[in-house]
Amino acid sequence: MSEKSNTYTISELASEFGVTSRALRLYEESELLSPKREGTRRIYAERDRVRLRLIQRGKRLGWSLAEIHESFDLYDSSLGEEAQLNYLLEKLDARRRILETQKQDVELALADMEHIADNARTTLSNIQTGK
Amino acid sequence: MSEKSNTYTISELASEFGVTSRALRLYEESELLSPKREGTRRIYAERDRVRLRLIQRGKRLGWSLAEIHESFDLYDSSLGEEAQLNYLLEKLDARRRILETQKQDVELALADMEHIADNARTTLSNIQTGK
DNA sequence: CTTTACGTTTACGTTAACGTCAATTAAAAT
DNA sequence: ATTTTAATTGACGTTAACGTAAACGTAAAG
Repeated sequence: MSEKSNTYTISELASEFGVTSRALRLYEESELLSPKREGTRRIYAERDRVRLRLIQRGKRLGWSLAEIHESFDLYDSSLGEEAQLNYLLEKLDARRRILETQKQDVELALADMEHIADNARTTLSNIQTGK
Repeated sequence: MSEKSNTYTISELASEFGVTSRALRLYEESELLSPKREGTRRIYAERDRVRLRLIQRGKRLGWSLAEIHESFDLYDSSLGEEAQLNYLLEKLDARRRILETQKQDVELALADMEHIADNARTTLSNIQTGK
């Protein structure tokens, strides 16, 4: 059995992930994290670290905290009844389509950057050769 | 020579792109668009449509208007002196790295979605078969 | 000539995602 | 016992990206 019961204080987790404590409290208020309490102190576990990674990935993708929350709902969805499953599949497909678009957008942006860079490198090489 | 001198009013452009006039004025104030004026009225040209497409792509990538503005600077950068060119290449590479990360993030998110979907479809098929 | 339809500027309102105190409290170190 | 050190809960401030409404101009249509 895996028994990794590592715990973290708020400032430990904050500095590890390069965020502020304020942000972690906000994420908790937004129901993205749910640390245990030791008295009044927050105790974060591995689960919270995993979620925090996902939060940061979501942010890099431009998602709002609400959208990240929705994605957690997808992860957490209990595979229950048939209707629920079909609903889940619809939601997943909607996300997938958005991600596919975003993938194309990234490719296009990358192509643009590389095109401009090529251009610049050519000009640069001309300058240096002709000097 | 290509002589497409199509022009558009603010509401035409707004409805075509599914944004409000307010947004277009904000984009202008943010120096992302620069329509001509016919008296006091804004007259948008093809160039503005192209920019608007880029703005929307940038937004889908989660960029702020300021970041979109910076990307326009990259597009517009006049390939001048050697120092300028090297600076441009650095900027381009920085953007490229961010985009590569984002590309990976998209792939990871897609993989997650598909994993959950597979799971759901299997469960669903079991329910339907066992019924 | 006067509605009607669009457009303009000015300006205040709103939401999200934190930043930044301030006042407390509890545990740890001296 | 007292000083640090780390946390906690308010609560107000801030920036971005618009929304929304007010007050006004102008040109075409009836």
